[in-house]
Amino acid sequence: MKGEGVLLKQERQQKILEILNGEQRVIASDLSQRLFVSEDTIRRDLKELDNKGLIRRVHSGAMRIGPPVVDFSTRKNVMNELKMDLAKKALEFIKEDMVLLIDGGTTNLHFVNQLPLTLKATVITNSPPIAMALTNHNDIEVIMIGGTLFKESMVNLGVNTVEFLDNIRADLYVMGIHKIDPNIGISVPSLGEAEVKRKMASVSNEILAMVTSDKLNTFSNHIVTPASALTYLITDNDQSDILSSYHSQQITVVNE
Amino acid sequence: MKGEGVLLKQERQQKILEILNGEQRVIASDLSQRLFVSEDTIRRDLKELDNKGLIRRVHSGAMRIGPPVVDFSTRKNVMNELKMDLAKKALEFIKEDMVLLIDGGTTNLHFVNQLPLTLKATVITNSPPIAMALTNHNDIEVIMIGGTLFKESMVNLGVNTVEFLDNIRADLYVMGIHKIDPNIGISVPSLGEAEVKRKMASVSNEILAMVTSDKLNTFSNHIVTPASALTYLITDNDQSDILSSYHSQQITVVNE
DNA sequence: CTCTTTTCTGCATGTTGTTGCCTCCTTGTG
DNA sequence: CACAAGGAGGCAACAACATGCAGAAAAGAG
Repeated sequence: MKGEGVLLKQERQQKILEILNGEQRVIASDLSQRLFVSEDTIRRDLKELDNKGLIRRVHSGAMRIGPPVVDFSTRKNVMNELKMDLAKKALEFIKEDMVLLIDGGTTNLHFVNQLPLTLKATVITNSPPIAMALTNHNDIEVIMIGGTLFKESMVNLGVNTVEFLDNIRADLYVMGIHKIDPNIGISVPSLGEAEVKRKMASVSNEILAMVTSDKLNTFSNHIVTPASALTYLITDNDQSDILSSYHSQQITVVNE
Repeated sequence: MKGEGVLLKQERQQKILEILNGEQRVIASDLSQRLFVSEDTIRRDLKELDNKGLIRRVHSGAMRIGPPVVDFSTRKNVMNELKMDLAKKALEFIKEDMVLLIDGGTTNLHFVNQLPLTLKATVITNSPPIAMALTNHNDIEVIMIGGTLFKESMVNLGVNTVEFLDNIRADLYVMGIHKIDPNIGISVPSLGEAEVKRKMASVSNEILAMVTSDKLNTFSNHIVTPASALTYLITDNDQSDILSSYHSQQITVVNE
């Protein structure tokens, strides 16, 4: 067990990015206290992150570059804590040297933030925020799939994206879920997303999805796959009647 | 240490712009009270914003200019201010409906932040931060080029990146410069970056580079192109002997 | 595991940026 | 024209910053 409160440089910078993702601006002296290092060190961190283009340095602190990736305005604490928990549970299915395919979504972002900094793996993603969140994971090779940026979900879509996937084979696809219903299947509100997700599903050995209970048994316009395509379903829902309808489709259901 | 309710300078100026968007006209003494700083500071803020052309200074306050625009503006250390100035000068070469190819680098990031929110254009980039920075530009279509993420510079590189460029034709390549020398050419510290930049140069009609004077007449290990490949060179350097060596290569040099 | 090499951190130094106050100048208004 | 209000510039105090250095910690080699 490591010392309490002491963070490695990578961890610290990761933490700064996470904080900035939620807080719009940070103040150096503030971070110094929260992360238990001197202001000099914080300044050095901020400088590095600025050089990489991950944050924008300003006098006395730093500001976020774009809009928040996660909608923190309304359901900040409740939902985020929940998603964090789901992400933690998903970790048990991640093994060394895996090739992970990860698409967009706030839950997935929480997930990559939970990945150990020492994990050795390959991550393939079409989501810029996901890629940027992995900058400090030195042993994770990040491969970005290009395409037309769909700003609403911050993922790359289109023919180029699908074509690229033709030459890919992944061990595990960590799928972001908008809506899911045991009978209707997994669905999304846009056609482009559906196409890419379907393709991603087809090039992966296993599929994992983290789903908060408000998304269980809901559906949208464009069907991606039947629910049975999933290998693992991580959720906080505990109503056995709902869960059994997934479990009966050979999906490994994990809840609390 | 900064207190809780205290606003950073950037935030304060941002706030002024917001207020001005809603109110058409502001009074300095009024802002002083609302933002909890002295009138002198407000006057300095208004002066800065006026210099940037974001507001119009009038006696006892300021007025709004044109349509409401939110600005990501930052005034910080010398370098940032410099890069911002370069970016502004580069704007004159950007025209409606252009297809822009933009790679990584802090200066380029400043550049895209300066682009008007109303600009209609296509931006093709291999840099996740650049893509993220354009989220609010509703009339800019962003196309991301995939590849292996080179975390040091936050750009996608590799065979996939180069291959993608085979099918692209851009009006203007906004090239991030590490080092440039009139005789040796444009150079970068890594092979992968050199390959991609070279390819980008070859698929673009014109090439624009913003270069702070500390990078002029320096070189690194991997040559991208001769300096003469540039169409426009924007710099803050004003030594005519240095600039003439670029100018004599048919490069349009912009300084001042 | 131990030893070496490299990276990281905090402190001390000097530099720059920011703000409020002050004085003197400018401008608008009656 | 006179006069009050606003503004420019200088100054001082303080906060934030950059840099070099030595000790500490992490990573790598054997």
